[in-house]
Amino acid sequence: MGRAPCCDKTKVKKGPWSPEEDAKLKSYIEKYGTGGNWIALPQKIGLNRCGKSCRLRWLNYLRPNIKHGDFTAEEDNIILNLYISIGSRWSIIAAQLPGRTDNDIKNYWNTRLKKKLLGKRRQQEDLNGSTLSSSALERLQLHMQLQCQQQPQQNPLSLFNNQTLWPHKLHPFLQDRLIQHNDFQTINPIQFEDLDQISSPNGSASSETSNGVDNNNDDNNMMSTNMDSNGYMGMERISSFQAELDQLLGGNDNSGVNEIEGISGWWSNDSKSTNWDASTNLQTESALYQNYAN
DNA sequence: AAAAGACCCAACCGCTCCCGG
DNA sequence: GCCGGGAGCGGTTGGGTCTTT
Repeated sequence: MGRAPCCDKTKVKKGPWSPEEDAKLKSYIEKYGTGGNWIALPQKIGLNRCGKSCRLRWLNYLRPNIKHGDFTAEEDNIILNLYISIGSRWSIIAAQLPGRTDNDIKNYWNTRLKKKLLGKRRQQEDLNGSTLSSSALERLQLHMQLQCQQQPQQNPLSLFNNQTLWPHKLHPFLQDRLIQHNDFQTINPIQFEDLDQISSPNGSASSETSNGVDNNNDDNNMMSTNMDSNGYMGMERISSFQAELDQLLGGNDNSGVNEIEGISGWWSNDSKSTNWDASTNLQTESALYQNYAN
């Protein structure tokens, strides 16, 4: 038994908004506000639209100070960093980009930014003759989705300061997520098997059985499968993953194809950024999570 | 010039969250 | 504490526009 719909879908108008409808909605909200009730709003104005549709139209198009048009390199940078940090939380990402809407950013990511990154990756693979099976970006996304599902309460800033745990450089959020997500092979062995091949071509690092199921699915999984006796977790894997991301984002090449300036800063080999608690590197993310937690 | 395919984006849908009664 | 309804969110879709053949 589903819940009652917010309006009678057969009686309200759907599809693109006319200039008249826009004008009605805009002038009413500018005069009286939304009144805290979008569902009742169309009736008050005399619009034959669903309240949700009115809300969307206002937020994504009619609201003042909405920015349309091309995204700047700085905006690309912010979107990318936040996407890698928190995944497809478009409303949170939008909150960091004044004038941009979540819908806008979502569309921009899906239609352009992702392709821009993946396209560059393909270009580099062609040049190198490399045949990596799937993009680090997509794997990273999957990884983050799984992470969020499994440990939604986890503080993403919890581990990145520990350089004993992380002798190599990697963005703290990635490291945090990787080390927490210790059973990633168990969850989706197919998705991650090529990662094994990068760091261990004969596949010996994996404890996977022939049917693709990892038997090391216990609380000590990280220790048993991904850490050696010194407590280091699959660093070959992580560093090759990092290298792949570096390459993807142009951090290690000088070919001039780095379309998005600055994005490689926090995972570059620049000695200036070795201290992960440096506020310069993490100010944005820290502020973000602070805001989000509030 | 026209057809086909690719791209883009506004809008919709269905779900969860949140809050008031 | 429970329930119902509105708000908000993210994924998806439909159709207009642009590009390629």
